[in-house]
Amino acid sequence: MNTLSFFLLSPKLSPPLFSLSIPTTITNDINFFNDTFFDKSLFGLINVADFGLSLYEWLGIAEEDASLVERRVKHLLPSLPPNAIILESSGIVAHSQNPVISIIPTNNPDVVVANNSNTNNTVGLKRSATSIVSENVNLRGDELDDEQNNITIRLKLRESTMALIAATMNMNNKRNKNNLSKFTFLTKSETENLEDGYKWRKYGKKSLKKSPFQRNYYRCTTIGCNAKKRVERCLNDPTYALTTYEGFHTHDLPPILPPPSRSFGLYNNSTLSSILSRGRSIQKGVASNAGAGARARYHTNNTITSVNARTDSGSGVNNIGSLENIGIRLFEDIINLSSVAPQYHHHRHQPTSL
DNA sequence: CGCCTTTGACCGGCGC
DNA sequence: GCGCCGGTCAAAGGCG
Ligand SMILES: [Zn+2]
Repeated sequence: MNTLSFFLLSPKLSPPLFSLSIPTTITNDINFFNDTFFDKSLFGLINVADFGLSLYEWLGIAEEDASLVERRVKHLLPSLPPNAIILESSGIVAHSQNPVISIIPTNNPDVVVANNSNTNNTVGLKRSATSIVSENVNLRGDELDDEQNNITIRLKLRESTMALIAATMNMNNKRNKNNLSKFTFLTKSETENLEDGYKWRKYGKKSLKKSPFQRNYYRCTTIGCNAKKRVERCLNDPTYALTTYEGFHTHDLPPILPPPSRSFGLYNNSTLSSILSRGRSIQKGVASNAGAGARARYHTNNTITSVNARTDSGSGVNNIGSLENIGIRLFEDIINLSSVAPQYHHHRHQPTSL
């Protein structure tokens, strides 16, 4: 089977700790990305839907330069296919003042449409034909080309995309008896509690054969919710914690009280600029950083609508406060194998499969 | 009291 | 089939 290999690791850790082999075939069918897929993917697991980068950040351009993007890249697609997927990247934590960006793949593998639902501006982006996977997935630094204006924008690998696909893999894993999505985060943290916004009750603890550390089992406290997670120390480096999520929350994210006094948003300006500067260095293909939050909806008509996963619906409480820092950490340890230094290609250690 | 963790028992899948 | 291993149950206790 044709697969892509990714490694889960920290930039500080060599060799990689885990590998992910992702079948490319499962993503070739656009019908694969339906409601079930997105509901039962990573975004249904924890509140990471709105983590990550806006399209502008995603493109390596500061948000203030949005108009610049729209001026430069502006050929418009006349119509959308009936089954167009609207992949939404709301960027910074959902908040009304943030632009809502939709990436709208089409049946034409060379074309992606981006829509800002605030301004209702739509831009058509031509993508190089070297894309491997389906329309809303850019697995390895795809390029957006605008031939008319003779510019090329190189996209970084989006870790959230990998997470999405990895979760999908787990979803399709036969050993995953309940067809539940499963995904593991590797985070450097002293505490084993990954603040993911949900409330968990511990229901078990196990000593493991191959690890001196114990594995803790948690279940979501919301009644009727079958979401679970387990947490253990990383065998290779105990300063890392492995958090594996399984199942889907049947409810909204419980509000976190009290809301922090500072401004909303995943990144403040300084973090953002540091991220962006990191992003520039990444263009050499060394590593990638925080993933682009994304949410997609399967549409049956031609309308361009955005469905924001965590839109702030007026309450003002829908803030994930303490998650600010973690939002970055969640994905920073995931690195695309094909964009990493060559020595990783021939892994000297047989990586553990997830 | 309500809700949590603790902890040994239980149990099912899988490899030998 | 049997025993190991890991996931879950549930009784009991902790804590505010
Ligand atoms: Zn839940």
